[in-house]
Amino acid sequence: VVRTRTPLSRTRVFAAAVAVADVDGLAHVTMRRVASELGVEAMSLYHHVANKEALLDGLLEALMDEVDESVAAVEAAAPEPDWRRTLRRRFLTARSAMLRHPWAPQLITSRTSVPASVYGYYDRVLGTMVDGGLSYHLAHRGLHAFGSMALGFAQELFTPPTGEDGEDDGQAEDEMAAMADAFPHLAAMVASEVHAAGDAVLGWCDSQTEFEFTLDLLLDGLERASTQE
Amino acid sequence: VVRTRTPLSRTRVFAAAVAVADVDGLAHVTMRRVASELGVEAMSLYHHVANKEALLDGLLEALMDEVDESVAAVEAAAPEPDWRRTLRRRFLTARSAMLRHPWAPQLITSRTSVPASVYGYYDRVLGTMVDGGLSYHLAHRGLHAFGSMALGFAQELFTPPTGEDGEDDGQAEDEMAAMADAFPHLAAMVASEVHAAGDAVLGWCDSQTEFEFTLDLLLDGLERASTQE
DNA sequence: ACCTGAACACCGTTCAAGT
DNA sequence: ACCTGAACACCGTTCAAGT
Repeated sequence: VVRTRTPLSRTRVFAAAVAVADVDGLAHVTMRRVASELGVEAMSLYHHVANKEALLDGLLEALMDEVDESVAAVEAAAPEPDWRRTLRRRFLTARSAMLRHPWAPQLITSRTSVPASVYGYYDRVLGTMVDGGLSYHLAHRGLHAFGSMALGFAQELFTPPTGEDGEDDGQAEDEMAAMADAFPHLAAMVASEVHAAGDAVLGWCDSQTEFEFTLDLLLDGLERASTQE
Repeated sequence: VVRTRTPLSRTRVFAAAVAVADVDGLAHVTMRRVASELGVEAMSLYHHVANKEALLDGLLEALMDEVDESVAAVEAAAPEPDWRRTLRRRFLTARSAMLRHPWAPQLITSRTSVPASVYGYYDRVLGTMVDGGLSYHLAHRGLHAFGSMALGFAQELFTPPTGEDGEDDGQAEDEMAAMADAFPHLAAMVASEVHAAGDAVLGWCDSQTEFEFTLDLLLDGLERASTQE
């Protein structure tokens, strides 16, 4: 068997971690699994990362590198006229990177401390607001208000049933009826939204649209607060 | 040794899980640990919960019971005049329950599916908005916009250093200088906020105040969108 | 210097066996 | 019906040993 003799390195370790997370999810990112991906024993990793915490920090750092790169490319291509449009585009760019790595929100919210790259990102968000004329005080509140939206994801607590799993027997209707009983307002809302969407049952709840709506609510609110200061 | 002969039950299991989480954190909520808390072997739990997923669902359900109880008590005591004030008070009440259980955000965001109690809570939030005159469409957007704030927590991605760990030697200043170099806007913001707070170095960043600010931004934005419909 | 094998103290879970 | 002991296939991590 021809073994690649490329020596291990931090970058190779983190790249392997990203690959495992992309394919099998965050739960499968274990020392043993990442090592086996590199054709090596788990214990070898400890020569390059201190422990599993450090592995996850590196995973997040690799993700942030990707986000920063996307953002830099978009912002180099064309300027935006004001801080609101600049941030809006930046957050949506970050979002597109996050959507490529569905494990990202889970990873970020599970971390107790966060690598420097995340601080760097928020530092630049803050800089954009201050350069746009917001006071440090209001920009500080803006940072908190954006929260994870600055990185492109909302903390949705539940994903409403899409109805796209093809259970064709009576099961689905029974469930629906029980659901309508227990959660009358949610049921009425779904009915109303589906009707408005003109029988486009799929996609009655478009998370991209909802994300942008919430983001604009926050951006407009901050702008308003700033002119009232 | 006198052993309590109280038989195991789902409620006793979930109560034990809450106790372990409160004392030692979510990571210590394991089948073996919860069992030992009840003076029983891990395998006995499987007669009452299907698996660990079900244990965590029950843990969340116990939490939601507490939230619902707090909310019901507050709302029975005095009505609020409009949907905004009703939701504002409800979310802040939920927040006070969540603050008693610091593991709550972590648990909720880590769950892939969510027990019925959470749907029930959001159903009532939706009902309050619709009763207050919002369209289903706008109320739907409101649900998404609130996200975890409806349950009383924001998804903060990083907690700025509070400066309350008492390292008294040069270490702290060195770190501060390196920090100011790498994150100039954040450093300037902290300096500005600390100055404005009148040397009240602690508490320059009050998460309760920030939470309420963001919440009002969302409530006001929805109200505005509703009058423009 | 870098990698490894064996070991330790943990997990969740299954299964046959006890009462 | 309810609880258990032993076992299995996993974890992260340590440590002495290999090259």
